[in-house]
Amino acid sequence: MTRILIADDHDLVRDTISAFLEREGPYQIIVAQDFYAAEDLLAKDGPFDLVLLDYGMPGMAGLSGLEKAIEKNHGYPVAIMSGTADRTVAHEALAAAAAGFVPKTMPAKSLLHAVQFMLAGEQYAPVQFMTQASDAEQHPLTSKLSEREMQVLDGLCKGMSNKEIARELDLQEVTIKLHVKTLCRKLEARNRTHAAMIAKEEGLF
Amino acid sequence: MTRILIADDHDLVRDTISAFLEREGPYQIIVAQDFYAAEDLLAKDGPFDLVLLDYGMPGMAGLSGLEKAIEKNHGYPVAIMSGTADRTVAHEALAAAAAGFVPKTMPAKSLLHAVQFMLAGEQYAPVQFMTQASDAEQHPLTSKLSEREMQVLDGLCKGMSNKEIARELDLQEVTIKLHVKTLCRKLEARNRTHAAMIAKEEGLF
DNA sequence: GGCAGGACTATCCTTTAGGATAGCTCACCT
DNA sequence: AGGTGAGCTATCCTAAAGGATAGTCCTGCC
Repeated sequence: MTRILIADDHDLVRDTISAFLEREGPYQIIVAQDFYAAEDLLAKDGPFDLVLLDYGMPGMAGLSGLEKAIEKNHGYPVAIMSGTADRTVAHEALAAAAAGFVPKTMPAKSLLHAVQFMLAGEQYAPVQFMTQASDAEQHPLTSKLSEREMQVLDGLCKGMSNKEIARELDLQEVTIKLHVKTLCRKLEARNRTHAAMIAKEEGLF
Repeated sequence: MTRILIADDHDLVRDTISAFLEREGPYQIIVAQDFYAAEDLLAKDGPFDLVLLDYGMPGMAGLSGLEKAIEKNHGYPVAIMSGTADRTVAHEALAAAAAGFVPKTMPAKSLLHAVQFMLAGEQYAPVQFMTQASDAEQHPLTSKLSEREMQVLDGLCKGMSNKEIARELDLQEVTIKLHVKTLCRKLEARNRTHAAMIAKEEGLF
């Protein structure tokens, strides 16, 4: 029978997922309460047809646990689960040859589909999560900056000089300098270029 | 029975895909040779359980055909196929509520999995295509820049001063200035900040 | 009214960026 | 050997950035 190893330190999550999968498919679910237990099981009973690893569990150490698990599962699919991790982690996991990235916010039915998909040897990623997430990440910075500062930051991102920005906003050049200084402080940037890059990375423009 | 509409102006592609899917699953495949024929079929025999639209076929007009098809299929899944389109198109298609994006370079077995996945109501995207593609898009710029220039550009993107970059690369500050100047010329940037932004937009770092 | 704070301006100064021009070395080519 | 070009350096100069300090105006708040 198809054997799936689920490793998660949250008892509730682990048990509900395993119960659901066992009910819905012809799967034998094996559980582990942390990464160390998962490692033991991989060595003793592996490889499994699919391994689901919680991203934040003890022993995972970021994605290094993923790589270890892939190796110990002899190339059979190993996927990452997470309730908190963001898009970046998901991308890194997939780049590190994870069989998939499964957010815990996903509906149970979709989880089942994802499992079936990964068992078929495909790489799974929740499209909505991967693309939509970029919108939500704007806020943390936007809220810290005044309207003027946003306008100046926009100028920086276009590569404009202080003088040009001043003309555009109908202000004096010195005022722009002041705003740039406060921007650098708020964004923890070392200069205008760095500030623009940070803004870009945060997806502000 | 599950009915799938495939619309593609390449006879060979259309026929091989439909033959393969008909053989592998309990699917009834209906074909159309362009978008207009697909529209007629949607109106006459729709909705279908799944619609596969070629991105470059006559009548598609980019992604506006996708939106029309989604509407005419009453919310049932509509996916985009393409042999040439890049990651950007894929993202836009998925954002426009496509059920999936299917590159024609995909193995037949994976196509089958994707079809099953989309029939289950999930949104499909080929992970490898979506992430790995970013490497290939570096070339247009990367090929224009020397190794040194790339190193300097990397420094710019970290917000470093010329002096700092010079120390890191064990060169003189003036040399960095020169590289920055040529970088600005090659990237058509107005200054270092602009150059860094362009590099970032092109996904170089 | 007085007071505090935010946004803008003014002045002064140092460092950095950016541009121009010239020379130097080394690999490569014919 | 000579020519060519890429990469690096040197010198000189102007513009821009960045930092500090102080002052003005306006607004909201006791």
